Amino acid sequence: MPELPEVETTRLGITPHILGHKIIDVVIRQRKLRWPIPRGLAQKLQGQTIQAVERRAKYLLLKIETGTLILHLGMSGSLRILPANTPAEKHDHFDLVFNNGLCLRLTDPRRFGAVLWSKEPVEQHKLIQHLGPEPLSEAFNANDLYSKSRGRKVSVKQFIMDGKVVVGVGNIYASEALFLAGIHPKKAAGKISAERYELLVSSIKKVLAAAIEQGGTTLRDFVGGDGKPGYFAQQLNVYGRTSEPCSTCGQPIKQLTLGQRSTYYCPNCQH
DNA sequence: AATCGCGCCTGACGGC
DNA sequence: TGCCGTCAGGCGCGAT
Repeated sequence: MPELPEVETTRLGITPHILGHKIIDVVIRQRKLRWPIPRGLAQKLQGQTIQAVERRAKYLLLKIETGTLILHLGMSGSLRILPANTPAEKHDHFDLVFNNGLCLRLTDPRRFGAVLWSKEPVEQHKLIQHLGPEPLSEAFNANDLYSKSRGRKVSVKQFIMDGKVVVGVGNIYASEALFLAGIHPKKAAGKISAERYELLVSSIKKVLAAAIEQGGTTLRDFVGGDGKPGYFAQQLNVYGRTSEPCSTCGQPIKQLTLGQRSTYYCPNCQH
């Protein structure tokens, strides 16, 4: 499932092929994604040139003169660059066709993704405007996290997965970052010291940056057709490793559920 | 204001 | 082999 590192890697992969190029066709095969693809979108995009390819949280932002195309990959979405005439397969819902003979194609079996349009400055868009800081920016720091956590009774894992607190920390990397920081996922956010938040912030940054770096080397081929861009198998210490020995102490990794999400941790290393 | 839990959707997987 | 139930999961949203 695309977490922030996959989305960022996707951004880096598609940018050179679409930046500065003109959209000559828009193909919508399935409008029913998480929200319907808006009516009239094709006409808004037709003939426009991509001026920037940005990312906010897990939203990809394709900026053109008159507004911003917002893309989200949901659970199972992926974007590829293909020759413009590549036949569509099942789950290929949306194409942008460019004047360089290439096509940006959205594939999304579960359709939790989204294709939306923002006319106003995209920072003011409903889905964007209330988002917390980017995890890899300086705005995300221990002071900020600590002050936001005071009085909060939710588990620290749910807390760092809350997009108003910090964006882009998904289920996998939340478990991984807490493992690195030695913090038990169930511990109440409001009961964690400033010192430990210092460690947690650096762990989140470290885990995400490492995954993005690995993505850059693993996911090199965005052009071509060989199936989906295989999202990289990140080295994971705890996620999905129930009963396997902890890489630090050898104790079996445990699993629990927090906020309807499976959560993995080492009962010996995390408190 | 904070918290809880629903729902969207399909593929994979286990049991029979 | 085939059918069916269950689960995973991002994240906005409505209810409490």
